[in-house]
Order: sequence, then structure tokens, then C-alpha cells
Amino acid sequence: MKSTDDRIIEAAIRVFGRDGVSGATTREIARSARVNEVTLFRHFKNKDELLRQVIIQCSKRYEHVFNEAPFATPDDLRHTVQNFASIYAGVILENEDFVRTFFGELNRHLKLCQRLFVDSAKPARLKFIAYLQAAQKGRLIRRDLDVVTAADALTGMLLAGVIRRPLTKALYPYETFVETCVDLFLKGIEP
Amino acid sequence: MKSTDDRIIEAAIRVFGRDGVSGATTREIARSARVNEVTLFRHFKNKDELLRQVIIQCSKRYEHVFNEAPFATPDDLRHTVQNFASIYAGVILENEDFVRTFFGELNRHLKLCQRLFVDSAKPARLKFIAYLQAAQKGRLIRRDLDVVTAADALTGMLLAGVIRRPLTKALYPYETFVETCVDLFLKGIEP
DNA sequence: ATTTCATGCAAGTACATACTTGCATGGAAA
DNA sequence: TTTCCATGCAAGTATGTACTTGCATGAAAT
Repeated sequence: MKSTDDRIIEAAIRVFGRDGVSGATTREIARSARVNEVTLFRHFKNKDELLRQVIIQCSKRYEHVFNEAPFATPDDLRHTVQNFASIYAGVILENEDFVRTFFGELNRHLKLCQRLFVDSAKPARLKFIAYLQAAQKGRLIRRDLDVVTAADALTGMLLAGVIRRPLTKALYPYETFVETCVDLFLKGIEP
Repeated sequence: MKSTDDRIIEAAIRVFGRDGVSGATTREIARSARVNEVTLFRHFKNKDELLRQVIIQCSKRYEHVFNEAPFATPDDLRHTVQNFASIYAGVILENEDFVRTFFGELNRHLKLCQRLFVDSAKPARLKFIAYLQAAQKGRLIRRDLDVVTAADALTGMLLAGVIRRPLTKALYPYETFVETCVDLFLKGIEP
């Protein structure tokens, strides 16, 4: 049995993702959580506080997924990149609407978005970059490449694929797109 | 001397970009256009109609930029890709807030966003893809690559770079990121 | 000189939304 | 059994926002 807090947060995630932050109403969130609107305000001081808790909750979740799934396979660069890309793509695809909405809110909620998108993925990002740097020392990646920027270029492709998905899903499935991105990246970093 | 219509649309572009679609108020748009709020409603039936006109106006602008700037240089793949990337990056970077906001609105205004992001860039996109296909026939690009998806991967990197910019600009300037993307892409498509 | 027209301004309407208060209820803990 | 405590419900407040109406004004067209 889920706690009322959790039900409200789950509902808020759905409604924020669907209607946007200022488009989401406390009434609709409460309705979606099957809870009286008053109960919502008994659990969360106000809409802003609810938003904060939603972000904190989601950040923890993302961080957990990133940290639980080991992606680095020693001596197998291709495999490592594929794993990393697949985990990263998986997380954002599962939270497609939510992710899209909050990138749209970047200017209006910079701090929260930083926690949501940067802090939660930081350990995994650093681990991936460290792996690339090691591979670069081992001559598996060309020396003239800035692997930090390159890593962000990879996640950027995957992110854009999700954000644009409603515009492109008639053209190709997202999985195909991810494959091409990984393919491009791997060929692109070769010496 | 700019027409009142134009002043209102310019203001709406700014305010929509800054405050989001449902966050933007007609009062604030009017204020920003230095026009009485009543005047705004005399020129545009309602907020939705103003939104439509804003999108139409911006689409035309983007389309114009894409069509005016010739990027294809025969027999110089690198140059062509660089040109295309630089034009594409230029347009979205100049409209950073607006672009971010409306990608966040993709689910809620699919049709308008399609016009804004897909239709306006369609001719340029097709031209670029045709160029890549020709280069692929000329053995400048590896045969196993799906150039359509690859082209979208390139624009995806550039787009994500802009959308994430408030989160990354402390790390590297956008221009550096664009260079790395083009570099990765060019190496990635080589036979 | 007269008319036309775009605009400003003051005021107001209707509605939605965030948030509050007071009371009733039912189930779990004491 | 009694006491809590979380919740529901009805009602209400305060504010913001889209949008309207009526009138005044000044500049340009006739």
C-alpha cells in the first residue's frame, strides 16, 4: 500500500509532465492521486514545495538507476559505450514527458533542473568520462578528441532524440536512432 | 517604424520564451510591447490566436534563414557539414529561450511545434540529406550508414547543446561544443 | 473642416486557481 | 473503550487572468 505522500508525488509527476508546471493545477494533481485537494495541501505546504519534492524524488530515482547499472566493461569500448547509451536513453525515454517539460522550464527553475539533470547523472557521467580518458591513453580513442565534450555530444544526441520524439516517431523508432548515434560516436572517436 | 502588430508579436516572442506559454500573460506581453492591453486584443482575437501568429511568424523567419544561406559546397563534404551545422546552430542559438520553451510545449501544441521545428527546416534538411546521399554514392561516406538518421543525429547534438546550455555554459562555450559535434560527425561518417 | 481610425484609459465581468477553515468520520493505537 | 489522526467534504477567500465595454484623443486622410 503506497503512502499518500507517494501517491500525490506520482500524480504530480504525471500532471506536471502532461500539463507543464504552470499548466498543472493542484486540483488536477489531487484528482489524479485520488485524494482530496485539501489533503494535498496538508501534505505539501504549497505548489512550489510539491514541485521541489517531485524533483528531489525524481533525481534520487535517476541517480539510483545510473548507479545501480554497471556499464563499464574493461577492454570493451564498444560494449561500454553501448551500455552507457542504453541506460541513459532508457531513463530519459521512460520519463519522456517529464524530461521534456522540465528542459522547457530550465530558465524558470534552473536550480531544480540542475539537480534533476546534472547532479543525478554526475557520478555516471564522470565514470564514463574516466573510462573514455583511460581508453584514450590506451590508444583506443584518437588523442585530438576532447572526450568530455564528446561524451556530452553523445548524451545530447540521445536527449534530443527523446525530446523531438513526437516529431520523428513516424520516421523511425527511437531504438534505431540510438543505434545510429552509438555507431556514429564509436566511429567518430576512433584513432 | 514598426507596426503595432509586429511590436506585439516581438514582445510575445520574448515573453513566451521567458515565461512559458501558460506563464506568459497578455498583460505582460502588452507591457513589453509598450501597448495597452486592450490594443493587443484589438489586434489578436485571443491569446491562442496570438500564439498561432507568433509561431507562423517565427517559422517564416527560420525558413527564410535556412533557404537564404547556401551551405552546400560541391566536392567539399567537410565544408558543407560545417556550414550546415553553423547555420542550424546559429538559428536555434539566436532563439534559445523560445526554442527551449516550445520544445517543452511539444505535447500541448504538437501542430504548431511541427510547423515551427519541422516544416521550417524541411527544405534545408532535405537538401542536406540529398547532399549526404550523393556523397555516399561518391564513396565519401560509408555505405552502411543511414544518412537520414545520421543527419538528425547531427542536428540533435546541436539542439541539445542549446537546450542544455544554461547547464553547461560554465564548462565550455557552445562554439566549442559545435566544433566537437561536427568533428565527431565527420569522422563518424567516413568510410 | 470633417471624418475616420488607431490607440489609450478606466472600469468591469467571469472564471480559474492557490490556499484556508471548520466539521464529520472511520480506522488504528492506547 | 477512548483517544488520535489522517482523510473527506462543503464552503469560502483572495488573487490573477483573459477578455469586454464605453469613452476620450489625437493624427492622418478626405
